[in-house]
Amino acid sequence: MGKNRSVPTLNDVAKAAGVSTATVSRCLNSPDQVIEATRQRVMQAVESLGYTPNFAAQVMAARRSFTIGAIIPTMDNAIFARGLQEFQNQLRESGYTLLVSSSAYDPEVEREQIRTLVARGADGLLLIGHARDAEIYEYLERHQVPSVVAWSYDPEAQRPSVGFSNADAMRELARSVISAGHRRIAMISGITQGNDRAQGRVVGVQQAMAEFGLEASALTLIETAYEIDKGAEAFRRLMALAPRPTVVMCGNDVLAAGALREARRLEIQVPEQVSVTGFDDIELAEIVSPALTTVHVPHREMGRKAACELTAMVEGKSEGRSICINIRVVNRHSLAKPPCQS
Amino acid sequence: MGKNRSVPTLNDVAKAAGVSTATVSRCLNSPDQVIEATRQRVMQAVESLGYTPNFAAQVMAARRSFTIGAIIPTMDNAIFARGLQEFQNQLRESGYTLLVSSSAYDPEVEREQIRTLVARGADGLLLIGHARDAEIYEYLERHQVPSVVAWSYDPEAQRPSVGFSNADAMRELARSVISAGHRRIAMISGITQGNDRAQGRVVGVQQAMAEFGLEASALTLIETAYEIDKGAEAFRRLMALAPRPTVVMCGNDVLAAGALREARRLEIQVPEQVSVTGFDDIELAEIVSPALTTVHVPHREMGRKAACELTAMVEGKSEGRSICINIRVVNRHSLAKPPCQS
DNA sequence: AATCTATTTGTAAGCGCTTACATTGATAAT
DNA sequence: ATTATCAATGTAAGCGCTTACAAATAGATT
Repeated sequence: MGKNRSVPTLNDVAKAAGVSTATVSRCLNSPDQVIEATRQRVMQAVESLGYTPNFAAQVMAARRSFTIGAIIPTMDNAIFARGLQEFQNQLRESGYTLLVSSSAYDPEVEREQIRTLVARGADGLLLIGHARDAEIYEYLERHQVPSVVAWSYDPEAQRPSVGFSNADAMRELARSVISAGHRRIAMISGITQGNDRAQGRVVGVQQAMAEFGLEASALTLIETAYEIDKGAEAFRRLMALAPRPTVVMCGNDVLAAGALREARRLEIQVPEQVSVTGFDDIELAEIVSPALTTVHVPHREMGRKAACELTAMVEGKSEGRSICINIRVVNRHSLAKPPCQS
Repeated sequence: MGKNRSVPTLNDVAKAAGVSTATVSRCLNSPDQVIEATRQRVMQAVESLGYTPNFAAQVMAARRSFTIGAIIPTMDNAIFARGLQEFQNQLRESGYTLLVSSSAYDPEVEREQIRTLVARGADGLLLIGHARDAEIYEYLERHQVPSVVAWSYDPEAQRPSVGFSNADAMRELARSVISAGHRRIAMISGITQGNDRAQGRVVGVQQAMAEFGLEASALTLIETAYEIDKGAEAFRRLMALAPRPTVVMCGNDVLAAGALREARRLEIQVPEQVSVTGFDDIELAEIVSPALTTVHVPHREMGRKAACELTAMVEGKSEGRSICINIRVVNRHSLAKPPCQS
């Protein structure tokens, strides 16, 4: 209760142990430089005072924080949550702490948070996707903060990235769709503005269509936020079209789940009357009915590899390589041949 | 490219603007204490040097960080993700930054992360649930870091909490279940060890049963981690029992989704042959079929209110009140009367 | 015994910022 | 004209730590 037993400092510990602050610091940071007896005395003092180092002071003096920052578009999507969890686990093993903040898909917010994290002494940063002002990268460079981009893969890009080509992945899925006989294709995409992953997925569909000699006009595209309700709404609009598309390819599983929910409400049979596909293969994909045909992305693996690469960069062991993650199409029940009278 | 244009400091700005560091600091932190002309000159310099204050130094000098920390059990659950997103939004409005870390339901990790966040200068902390060593609270007290507990409500507790009574909520749902005629009740609970929310939910079911004069033995209880697969597995075990329970109350929607998935696999009709209930009312609840009868928890509201309360405490405007959030049972289709030959 | 070397510890200079206090100059009150 | 008052700015003392360098001690080498 007494105000005098407030937060103890290095100095207090030093006094209590009868040594200099340097020795205490060494006990904590490089114990083998200190003789056993001294160390014990110091640790005692640390213990009995309940000392915890002041992080800000440490960062300032050592110019190193053992902290990695991550800025993700939203926490409210299992794919990031899952990958990040693994990212964090991996970091912990290497002695780093992860700090996460979410930008709510707003570039302005993201940029502010990047600054915050850097100012806070983050040794490295995990970013999602490449689309971002050059100015930000310059800022990172100036502050000498390494970064890796995840959930996206682009060997051409300046930054190292860990992920996969969204276009390639979606193209592969689109090929199955077209091979199954679909010709009137609709896509419910996420907002492509400032989101290279969403853009890539659209491009993938377009490429596959071109391969099969379909005209671009055969694709009906709706862009909407990655939310269940939005997916449902978009699906409703699509079903009001005449002629109806025979397949609705969704930008991710969440949108697809919304589509499926709406289909049930409208009493449209999936996949008998219309097929639906997703992307990501989150748990949801297996739970909805019919289970979604989708693209499986190994989010955890991605998180782990991103962590390895980033720590290597922070420790000067890597210049920053890009790593490509393998994805695969998962066939479940939401994709079938188009109805006969197509 | 030159190494000389490395990170600029307050001092550099001061020189460039021909003022003292104090004036620069004031321009940035309390601009109205500085005359217009000077301010412009300083801001110019800030701009052209691309200056960003060093956070660690700021924290250290000002002993204030405008940072709030949150430690959640896992990012991998929509209920926390959602509430936190709102928590963060609210904090932003008041000028605070949120730092999140997840403890993976491990008290040891949680405690370490609390220390990390405090050492990092967090002005306040958001914690989930009450169950936690007294030592941790002492630590927070000593460091004078206010905290609020969310996703739990206990007016008796020392700490202010923002949430609801898990026991009351589950009791209400259990009453509906029993009123519908169920007598052989099973529950798939989350791990109760060190988790007051999970404990409360079990207690709620037991209380309702007692109210209706049912013996404790009429309840079959399985504890398992909050994962879809675990829910499925538990459901399978329950269905292997003879006699089978007529209803499976799940500790949350995720477990319930797992149960439903397994029911489909086993070709057990829900709710005709067995009823299933959830808890939380995440989006999932509406998407699965049949849609879940569950308890609706306004996670966003909780996040928002927790943020308000916590910032008030940080700013010395509140001593820490507890706030009770209203929940309600949502009747959808997964709960019905037990089959006749019960 | 004198010198060298290696190990352990101490000394003290920052790290980049904030802020109490002192100073200055201008304006208002006498 | 003199003094009191106030706003704008400067001075400098830290905040709590790390670390280069210096000092002291103890063996090893000659």
